[in-house]
Amino acid sequence: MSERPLMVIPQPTLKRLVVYHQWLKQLQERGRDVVSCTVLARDFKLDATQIRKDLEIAGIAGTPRVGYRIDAVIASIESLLGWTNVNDAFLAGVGNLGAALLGYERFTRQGVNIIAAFDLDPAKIGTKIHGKPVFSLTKMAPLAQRMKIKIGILTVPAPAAQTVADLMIAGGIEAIWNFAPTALQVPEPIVVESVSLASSFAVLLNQLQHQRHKTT
Amino acid sequence: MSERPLMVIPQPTLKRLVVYHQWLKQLQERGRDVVSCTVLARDFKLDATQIRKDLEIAGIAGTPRVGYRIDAVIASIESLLGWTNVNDAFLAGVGNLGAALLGYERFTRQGVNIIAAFDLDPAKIGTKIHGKPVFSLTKMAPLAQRMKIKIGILTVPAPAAQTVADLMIAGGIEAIWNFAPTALQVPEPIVVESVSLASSFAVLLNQLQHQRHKTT
DNA sequence: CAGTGTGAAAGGGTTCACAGCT
DNA sequence: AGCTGTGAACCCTTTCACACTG
Repeated sequence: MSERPLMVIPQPTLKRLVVYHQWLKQLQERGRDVVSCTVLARDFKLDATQIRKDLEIAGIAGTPRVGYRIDAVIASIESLLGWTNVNDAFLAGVGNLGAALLGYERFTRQGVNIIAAFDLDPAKIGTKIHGKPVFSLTKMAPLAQRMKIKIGILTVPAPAAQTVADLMIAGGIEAIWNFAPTALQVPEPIVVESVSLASSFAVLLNQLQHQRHKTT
Repeated sequence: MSERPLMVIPQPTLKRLVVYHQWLKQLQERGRDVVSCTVLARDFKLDATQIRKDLEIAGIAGTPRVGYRIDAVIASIESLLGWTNVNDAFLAGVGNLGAALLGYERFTRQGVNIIAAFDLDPAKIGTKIHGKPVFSLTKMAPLAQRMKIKIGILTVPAPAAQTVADLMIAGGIEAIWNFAPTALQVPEPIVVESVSLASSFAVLLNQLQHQRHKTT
């Protein structure tokens, strides 16, 4: 089952679909059940055509003069993104950010289920954080192997990141969600997606500077 | 002073420059003082020419056969991004993520200085988290105005995001770094940069699925 | 009309090819 | 050789233009 053509979804489209999804959920809670691209375009400050093409790529059809059925769009996006079946994950590095991610309930509705966390700090090992058990990092690889965990979330300090990534790979993990501000060297089939908060902030600063020069 | 031409930097380039910066810092600590694009290209799995063009945009020149001086590149990137003069910011929403950001020391070296945090929870108001004082949300707008704070970090739950964003704008804040999974409606000159963890994770999942189909 | 649907044009970013330097 | 520098080609994404539909 679930035999999608697995066509390549452009990354920008993929990211926007997630954002549409969040917003449509909210509109739905407010009792709406259809939207038009025109409205979405205003909300997101995007081009209406772009949204139409995004939805088209997701295999969603609308009806002219009316718009798109919100529940249908939500369902399509969820199935496209694979949120219908949840993926178990391990998290390494229970610092500020790691702990925050452990407590982020919303993830479960977005395809991630963090099963356990790992750290070196003896004060943390054996405790539970936001209901998730914390084990010693030395146990991560064997446990990942035994439990067939394929996704690792890396929230350790930069200097430790490569070492811990190697541990993950040794444990059979295939995809690493990397929050450490460093470049990871990983072998061929391993997938790495890095989140760079600093990059995002740099964009903000840059836009602010431009805005100021514009109005000066 | 600091009279840059303020040429438009492509956003992808901007983001990559931040990532180069992090990595070059690490190389520097390991005692290296030059790099070539060829090496960086391998580390980041990017095209060498792309890195050369990025550095060119940042106004950095290298020497043939040798490469680029790491300290010069770091300095150029920092000045380009405006990390030389630190920007004060307010943070609203001291939940898991908000608290984590308050404790992220590295920010100070990347142009952000979170001065204070704001929340509604009486248990948090009046305390300090990672050395940063937490005040009542009601005090945010007047304080922002008085202290001429221009950057707001929004880490409140989605349903509260619009209201708190409006408060920020009322307080004279010009740029909002938004971590809430929602679309913000803001008036013209206000800059919003949203971080969507869910989007990032969706990209990871998608790549993982492709990788699996490839090797099957 | 107020929306969807879609082919074609435009725009931007990435990659290629090759010249130049040491 | 091994690197930088750069114009041109390429490709992907966004935007435009317009036909279509209830």
